[in-house]
Amino acid sequence: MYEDLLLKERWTLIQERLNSEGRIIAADLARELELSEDTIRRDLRGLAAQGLCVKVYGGALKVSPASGSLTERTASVPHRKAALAQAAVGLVSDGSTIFIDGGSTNQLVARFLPEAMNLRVVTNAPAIAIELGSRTNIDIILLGGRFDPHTGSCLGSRAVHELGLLRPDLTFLGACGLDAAAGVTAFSFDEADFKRGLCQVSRAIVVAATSEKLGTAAPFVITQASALAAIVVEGSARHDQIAPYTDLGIRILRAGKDQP
Amino acid sequence: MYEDLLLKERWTLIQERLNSEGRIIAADLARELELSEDTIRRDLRGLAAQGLCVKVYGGALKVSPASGSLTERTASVPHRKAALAQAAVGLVSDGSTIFIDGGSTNQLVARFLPEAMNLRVVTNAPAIAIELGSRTNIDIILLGGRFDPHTGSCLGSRAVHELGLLRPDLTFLGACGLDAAAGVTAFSFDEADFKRGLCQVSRAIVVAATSEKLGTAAPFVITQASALAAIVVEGSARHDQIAPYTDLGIRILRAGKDQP
DNA sequence: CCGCTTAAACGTGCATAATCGTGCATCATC
DNA sequence: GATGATGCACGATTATGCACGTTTAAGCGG
Repeated sequence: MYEDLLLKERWTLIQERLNSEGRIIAADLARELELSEDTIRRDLRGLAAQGLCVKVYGGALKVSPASGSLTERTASVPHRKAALAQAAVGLVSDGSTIFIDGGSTNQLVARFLPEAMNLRVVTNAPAIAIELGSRTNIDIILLGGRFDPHTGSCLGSRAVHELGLLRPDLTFLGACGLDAAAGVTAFSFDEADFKRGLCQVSRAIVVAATSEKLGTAAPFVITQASALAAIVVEGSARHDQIAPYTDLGIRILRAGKDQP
Repeated sequence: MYEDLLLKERWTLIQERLNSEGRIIAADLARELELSEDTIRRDLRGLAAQGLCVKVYGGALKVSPASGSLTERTASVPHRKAALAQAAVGLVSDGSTIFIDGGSTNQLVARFLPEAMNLRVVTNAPAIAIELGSRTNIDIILLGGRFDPHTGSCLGSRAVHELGLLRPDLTFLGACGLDAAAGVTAFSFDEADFKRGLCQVSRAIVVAATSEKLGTAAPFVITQASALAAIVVEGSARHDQIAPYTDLGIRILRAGKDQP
């Protein structure tokens, strides 16, 4: 079935298997590909030399998220927003359709989406589409329209109109301000307009908010806070900052901790 | 069955096979086409030099969107493509509406658009929208739809449909192959389909082609060459490479020189 | 807990065959 | 006669498998 693979093809096969199963047993793979163990071990050593896997006795393991790829990806990025994003992606389930709104935090959400999941991602932010371009198991749908350089996303009437054709299971909403009384708010009219339409078609809405945004309000209202299914906050958020939302029955995820 | 293929035809065949099977084994193809392995390997090397495939020990593989699509291709021959782009932007006039198709060369066209001009730019490539985000006097309209990581642009039926609402004064068309007889061609069906629709609504079409692309044809036809208003070629292009197009009445712009 | 045994996994060196790159000759085409 | 495609010859590089001795992990009896 797998015979006569070119060297590099074998390498990608190994990487795929590492991503899906988390580990490789040299002897098993050698039997499966009808090659000598030596060859497989040479492959694993080569991949390990490039940091694409970790060589262990008997085979190889996927680079552990803690030490390897994730820290590398996180390195150049504001640590706090990355922590939010990593907590937020825990809400995504395999096979679902999610909408990722524009914004720097949400771009990190896209980056930290689990490699192994099959997803359909809809977004109005070109940067997010490009970010996800390398993921083979993610279908990317980009909403068009007038591009707003300030927010880095498409906001025009066309984008709003296209929303009507969607029904995402989960929406990561970008918010400029978040307050239990004032609701979710944005800086510009067009921005709020688009996000309002987005909220109407979404099955579940999540906002990831850094502590500065909690309790603040921008000029234009998107929706009331009670429409949110969950809010992702920083691990350091004070109790009085999040209490108003728990009172509304909104689930709170603290970054840097497992879910309650 | 396949004997007596011309060089360019063989390249097309290889590209088709790369698209459908994902890989080429040099020895197998040599036997099938009754050619020496040397010739096949020369072909693969040539295609790889253009970033159209990845040469590996024993054959070649399709470019993976992950590494190839835009980052690497833009970096591969920057000066040559940049020269093309700088010549191409000379065709743009102030106040007009232009369409910039996806592709590494066209991204450079966007970059070199004159700062002073007021323009409305329509594109299906997210990277181009972002590239132009910092220009305050350019209106950017992004076509949405399914995002194809391989070309770095939106190709789905939605994008084609949105084309109907446009009528750009000038279109920079991205081409995978350009031949006076075969016309403008693309690698994939969807790509060609979108570009075909684009050509129908455009008032004037321009293609910027590096010398390797001149005289080559990819599997899927977009339009005949006579539909082009102008072709931008490298300053080093030979006369016999461009003569067929001047015969068709197409304006030729040589990069690195002012217009004739 | 400790040392011993054993089989599996490992690294290294080497042989072999496939593949590669280069230089050169040939042939067709213009 | 110049250009470019093709095939061939040569040495260089690479992938693979096998043999060897070494290291590791795990079980076992004390």
